Formats: sequence, C-alpha cells, structure tokens
Amino acid sequence: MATVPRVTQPDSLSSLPVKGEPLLNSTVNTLRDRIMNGAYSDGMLPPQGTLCEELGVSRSVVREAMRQLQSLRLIEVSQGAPARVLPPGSAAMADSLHHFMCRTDASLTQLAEIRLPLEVEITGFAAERINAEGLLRLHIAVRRLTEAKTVEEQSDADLEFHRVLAESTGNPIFVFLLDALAELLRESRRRTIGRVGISPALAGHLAILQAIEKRDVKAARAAMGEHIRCAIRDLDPSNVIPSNR
Amino acid sequence: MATVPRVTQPDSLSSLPVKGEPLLNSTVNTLRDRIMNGAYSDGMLPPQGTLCEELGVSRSVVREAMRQLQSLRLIEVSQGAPARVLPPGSAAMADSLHHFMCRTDASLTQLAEIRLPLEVEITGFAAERINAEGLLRLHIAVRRLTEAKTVEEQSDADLEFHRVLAESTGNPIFVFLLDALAELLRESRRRTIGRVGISPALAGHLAILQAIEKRDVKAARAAMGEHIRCAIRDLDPSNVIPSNR
DNA sequence: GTGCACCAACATGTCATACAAGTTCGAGAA
DNA sequence: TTCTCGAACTTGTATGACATGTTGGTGCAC
Repeated sequence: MATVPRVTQPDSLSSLPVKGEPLLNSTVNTLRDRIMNGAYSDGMLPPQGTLCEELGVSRSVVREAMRQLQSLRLIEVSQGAPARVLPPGSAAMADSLHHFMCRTDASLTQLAEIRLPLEVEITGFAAERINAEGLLRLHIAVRRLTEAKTVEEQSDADLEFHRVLAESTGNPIFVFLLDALAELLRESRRRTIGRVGISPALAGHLAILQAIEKRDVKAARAAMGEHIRCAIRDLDPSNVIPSNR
Repeated sequence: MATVPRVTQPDSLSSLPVKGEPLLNSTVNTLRDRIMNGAYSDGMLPPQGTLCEELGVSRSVVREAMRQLQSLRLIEVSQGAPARVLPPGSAAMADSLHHFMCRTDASLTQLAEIRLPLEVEITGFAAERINAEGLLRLHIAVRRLTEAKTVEEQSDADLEFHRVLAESTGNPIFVFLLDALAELLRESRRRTIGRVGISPALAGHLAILQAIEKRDVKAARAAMGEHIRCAIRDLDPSNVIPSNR
C-alpha cells in the first residue's frame, strides 16, 4: 500500500512535569503514552507501588490515573492481580455512543439510520476487495445461520456475516464502528430474530453473497441496502438498550 | 413523530450494594445513573465530602469514581470548585476513535473512507428534510467561507456547512459521529485549506447547496460524494493527528 | 454608595499509613 | 506426582493531614 498519512504518537514529551498542571494529568498521559507505544508488551502493568516510585507520585495518584485508563478501556484492573493492557476494541466507543443516546433520547431507529450507509459502503468495498478466505467465511456464516438451533446462535451467525464483510474492506475503522453499533443493536437484533425468524436475514445474506461472488459492486450495495431496510422495518418498538453493563 | 424504540435508562437499581462487587463499581454506577437521570440539573455535583456521606464510602472511592466519570466526559472536575456535569458531546467518542487509530495504525485516508458514506447519506436526508432556517444557515456558511480571511475562519466555515447538513437530518447521531470525525480531521483540514485554498471546497459547497435547494436528493448525494472524494485527494500525506489533547 | 483588595471558609489535590480482601506460586504432605 | 495450603504479594478501602485553588463576603478607600 502507498505511503499514507497515519495517526501517529509524536515523541512523548508528556513525562516532563508542567508547572500548574495537576500531577494526575501528567501521570495519566505518561501511562497512556507508554501503553500506546507498546511498553508493557507482555500485557502486564507493574504493580502500583512500582509505578509510584518510577513516577515519583503517591499511590492515590497512580490509582486515580489507572481508573481513568480503565474507563478508557485501555487497561483492566482486578483486585489481587496486576492490571492488564487491553487490546484495542470498540467497547469504549460503544460506551460513548450509549451514553450519548441515553442523554439525547436518540432512538434505535435513528441508530439504524447510521448503520445503513455504513453497511452499504462496506459491502461495496467488500465486493471489490474480498479474497478467497473471506468468501469462504461468508459461506460458513450463511450455513451457520441456516443450521443454528438457538436464537443465540442465529444472532451470532448473523453478526459474523456482517463482520466478515467489514474485515474484507481492509479498513479497521469500519470493523471498529460496526462493532460499536452492533453492541447496541445486539439485544434488539436477538429479539427481532426470535420474533420474525431467520428467513428475512437469510434471504438478504444470500442475495448479498451472490452479488459479491460476481464482484458486482452495485448489486451488492443494493442487496445490503434492502437487507438493512428490511431489518429496520422489523425493529421491535418495544426494544430498548439496557443501561447496565 | 411516531412512537419509536428509544435508548432508555431503566429504573436505576444500581444503588443496591452487590456482594463481592467492588465498592467503586457501584459508586460509579450510582453517580452515572444520577447524572443520566438529570439529578444535578443545575450542573453542579455535591462536594466529595457530601457524596461520601450519602453513599457511605470513603473519599478515595468517591474520587476514583469521579475520575472515571471524568474520562467518560460526563463531568468536569477542577481544583477548588465543585465538579460540573458536562453536556452530551462527541469528545468521548473522538477519544476512543483516536486511541483506536493510534493503536491499529489506521490512516487518515481510511478515516475519510468512513466519512464519505456518512456525509453522502447526511446530504441525502438533508435534501429531504431541511427547513428554511437550515437553508439560510447554509447560505451564511458559504458566504462566510468566501469572505473568510484567515485559514482558521475558512476551516470553521467549512465545518459549519457540514454541521448544518448533519443537524438538518434531525438525527442527532449523525451530528455526534460527524463531530467526532471532524475533531480528528480538523488539523488535517486546516492544512489542506492552507495549501490548496478554498476554491475546491467552495465549488463543492455551492454544488451541494444548489442541489439541496432543488430538493434533488440524488444530485445532492452525488455532489457531496464528489466533494469528499476531492478532499481525500487533497489530503496531505504529511498530516498527522497530534496525540496530546 | 460604589468599587476594590483582601481574607476566611470551603473544595479539591496530594501524600502517608494502616488494614482488608483477592491472587499467585511454591513448599510440603498425601 | 499431584493436591493442598499458606506466605508473599497486589489491589481495595478508610482515615487523617496538609497543600493549593476557588468563592464569596467583609471592610476599607474613594
């Protein structure tokens, strides 16, 4: 791939203490930079006591900093064991989206309105870029959907199909965004499948797969558009997203 | 508008202490629920000491909980003054997107690949749903772009145009997502404008505005698609997003 | 009376210490 | 060899103390 602008982590100067800035801020920045730069590549953070000595701050500051990193989903802390670095994922984004929707009274229908263009675009790229392995995974996902016994399995197979498409774009941000949306639509989707069955989803997936195999971008986009619009129609108005995690 | 599924905050039971769960978790949940439910509607949280008594926990716990809410961008804390509730915004999402892009080496070009379908869809909805006030604001934004002296003003006018379109969809999630993307593309856009001038942006905006005034959804979408693709072409490969906030 | 400077009360930031509770891992028993 | 158990380590919570920043009112100067 050609040289392309990247989101980089400039030389981390954040360690040097800034006068007037709370100690906590620089501590958070230092730890975040270390994590982003791949220090702690074994996934284990040093114990809080060690960090205190290294950074020259008290355990309160280290603890509060780690709490922030925990909410950012950069690390996971549990009592007794040292904190672990989490792999990059969509959980943080799902959190922020969830909070936003709760506080602005946005509806699931409006969320699906965002999903539509994303999935359509993903499908278009996938039709252009998918490789043999991706096609195989799509076939497997379709088969899993037909053979799934429980609603849980059906929902998983459905999600897997869309995820393979997103991965086939070669653009990780598509996967990231789709995951975040899926997280919020998860419960809703499960109930929809339980109510209307898998027929609509299966028909949609087959049409999409067929178009993709022909490398027909236009038809693939159209099929996905229809598939999503159909899913929106089937949205159960009583479905809500639970606020607890 | 019809009755539609909403993201709701179910009756907050999270206050009841769960055995084995760290005190901190329930404290975070309690405070978050209170904020989401509109307690503290004056925007001011009680002092930490008061919260300690109310929740029956020590100040350490309250402080760590507030740190988490701070990283979630739900509150803002500053020394000396009590913490304030922040209005819902896209900052948290921009954070998570930023972290994800840093850790996965995603490029700005890939980010723009996501922006394309979103903006096109937004423009389509805007062409259908925009009202007189929205049209007026679009005209003003175009005029501001032509009359802007500094790169800063140009960049602002550019952003304003896209923001009005997003707001015209009536779907707050579009605004939310676009804001988060814009935050990351901000520096890049500024440099692009400084390098290639406003002519391409201005031409694009005019074409879009013209199509929207005719309520021509197809033409509006096409014009926005061309506009964004043009912006992607002009992306300066040397542009990077700074990691500090 | 009006406006300013200043100070007291208050709130948060940071530190130190102590103990409770959970995890890990090796020594020793079966 | 395998299982059990406990010591050492690590995080969770509480408390008290002091530093630093903010707020609002008092009282002086004009």
